[in-house]
Amino acid sequence: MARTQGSHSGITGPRVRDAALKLFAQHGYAAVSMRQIAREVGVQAGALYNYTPDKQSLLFDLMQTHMTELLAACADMPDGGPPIEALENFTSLHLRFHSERPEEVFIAYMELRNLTPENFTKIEALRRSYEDGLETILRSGVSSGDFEVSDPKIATMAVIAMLTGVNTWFREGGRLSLEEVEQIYWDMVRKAVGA
Amino acid sequence: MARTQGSHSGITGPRVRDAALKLFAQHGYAAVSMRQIAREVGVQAGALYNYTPDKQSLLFDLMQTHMTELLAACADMPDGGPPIEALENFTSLHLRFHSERPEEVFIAYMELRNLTPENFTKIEALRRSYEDGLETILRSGVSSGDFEVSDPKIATMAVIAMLTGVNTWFREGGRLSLEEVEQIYWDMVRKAVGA
DNA sequence: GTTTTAAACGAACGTGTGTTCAGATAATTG
DNA sequence: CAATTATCTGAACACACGTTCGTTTAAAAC
Repeated sequence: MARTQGSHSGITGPRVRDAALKLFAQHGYAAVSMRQIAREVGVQAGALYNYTPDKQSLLFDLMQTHMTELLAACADMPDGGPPIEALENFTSLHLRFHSERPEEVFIAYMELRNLTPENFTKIEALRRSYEDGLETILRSGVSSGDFEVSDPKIATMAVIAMLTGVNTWFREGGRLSLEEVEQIYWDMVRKAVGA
Repeated sequence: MARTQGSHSGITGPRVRDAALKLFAQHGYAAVSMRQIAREVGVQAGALYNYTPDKQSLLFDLMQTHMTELLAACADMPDGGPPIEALENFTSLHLRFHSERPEEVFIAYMELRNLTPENFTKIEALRRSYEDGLETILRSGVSSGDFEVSDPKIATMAVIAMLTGVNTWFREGGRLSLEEVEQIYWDMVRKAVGA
């Protein structure tokens, strides 16, 4: 018998999250209605409000979780080694982490303008923190003489843009494996910073 | 006396375009209503339909015009020179052209998923044509031995992503002039392709 | 087996959506 | 000056929006 009401023992919450993630990534935050999300979950629209105070929080939570996990992964990286190793680690981590979460990445880059000003400020801070990690690596490489970079801030933006661009075309099972892509990009990044 | 009705001798058309461009870039296609566009123009919503058959065409026309102008600018480039000059010209053109049209660029990258399938196909074709231009340069440089690129297709995507990323932070009157940015990026592009 | 409680329904609220169109207005034409 | 035409208004259409809430359901607790 199909149980259409009553307790679902806490499985609906994650399903709401997943549905929002999928639909926001596919159609964009503004184009997705709460009723669409509810339909995807298999529930009426009103039931969503047991799991989120509003639509905006749904978006913000997705982005905040993503950025926090990204920073956590960064923090887990071995540090203290030579700058060139740090840069290789960063490149590898970025490509792996982002290729595993195409939907989160898409949302994190496309839906910034749909955040309320307060939420935008918080996400922006997390993003800047990520960029600072790379900039620190580049500056240390310049100091040590390993890198040849005229403007570390610009180089940071350039490298991140280049790496993030992979998500626009890379698909698992395509012409190249992730390992091959990593190799090719590391080669270009290394050359670009003069190492 | 404020003239609120009657002919405006064909000045409203461009104003509708401009308003749509500005608002789509600022808030996103799905989040902007025809009434908002009308208010920006200083007209009632119904009057917009003297200038566009529907909202979708407004978006498509903006993107198509942008891509067509980009390709026209590419076609005007001097060709026949050595690959390294062609690549420098491409880099310079991309940065200049895109920095002059931040709103069009933003829309062209963010609103692809809000195009109808037929319109998407057309814009996609224009974009691929642009990418092919760069790929051709890279391949000729590989053939001539000027470039060291293991996968020209990937390198094409990487370079375009890197260059387009400039639009996320570059602002006229900021720390760096466009000429300085051009210099820095050309340096990185050149190194990245091993030239 | 009864009571409690978490979870979902389903209707409703007020507002906004893209688009159409008959009627009003003012510039243009003859 | 009169007739025409391009342009815009303002109301209307049917539907969708995010969100709230009284009610119903079924699992959990005792």
